[in-house]
Amino acid sequence: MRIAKDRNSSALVPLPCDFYARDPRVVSRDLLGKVLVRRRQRQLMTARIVEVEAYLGQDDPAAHSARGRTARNFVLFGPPGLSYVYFIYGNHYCFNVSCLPDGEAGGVLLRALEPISGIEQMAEARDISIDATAADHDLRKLTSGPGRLAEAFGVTRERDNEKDLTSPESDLFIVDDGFRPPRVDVTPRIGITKAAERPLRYIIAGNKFVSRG
DNA sequence: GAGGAGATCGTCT
DNA sequence: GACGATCTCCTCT
Repeated sequence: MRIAKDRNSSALVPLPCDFYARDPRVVSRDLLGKVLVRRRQRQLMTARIVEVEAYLGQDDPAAHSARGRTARNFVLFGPPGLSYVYFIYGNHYCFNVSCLPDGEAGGVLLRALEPISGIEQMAEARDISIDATAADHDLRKLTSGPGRLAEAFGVTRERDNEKDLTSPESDLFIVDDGFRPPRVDVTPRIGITKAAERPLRYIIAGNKFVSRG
């Protein structure tokens, strides 16, 4: 599959707060096919969301928010539509979006994206050599995995945690370009030990950019 | 292509 | 002090 042509994300209207103020499972499913946008100077990086995981809050043992609010996870308890970025395994950032109304914990982890534009900047950020004509096989290295996509988009806790993804002023947000996934698969989440059996991972069926399976 | 192990450090107990 | 919502490299098949 070739990279999708840039479907005129020119509207560049961030998804509204209401979109995120719902159950993370609903938000997860609806986020599939949406486009993550990073605006830096005049450069634009865009990529389609093809894999996410829902984390449900205090009823979900696998969620960071399971044991209550801490200095790290406070964003999950705040208003919807904020970015929650955390550092893991000593070398990776993971990028989440807070869900549910203010005061209720919940979030969605972005696990894989399909690059659309700004591919050279992503490759540079990932420190790998690649270009817009590269095969899918190579492009997967850019954004197929939570740590990879965070690095490709330059997402760090220092820069992006608690960022309002619903603001038109933001340099990081998510838009709807009209694409609708033909089919969505739901599977258990990856890389967790608690509540590992719950089907809370959502992927665009058949998409080559999902991180596994 | 699949599987295993090391790297590496913030967070929480 | 232990663990973790991961990635990459290396080895084996």
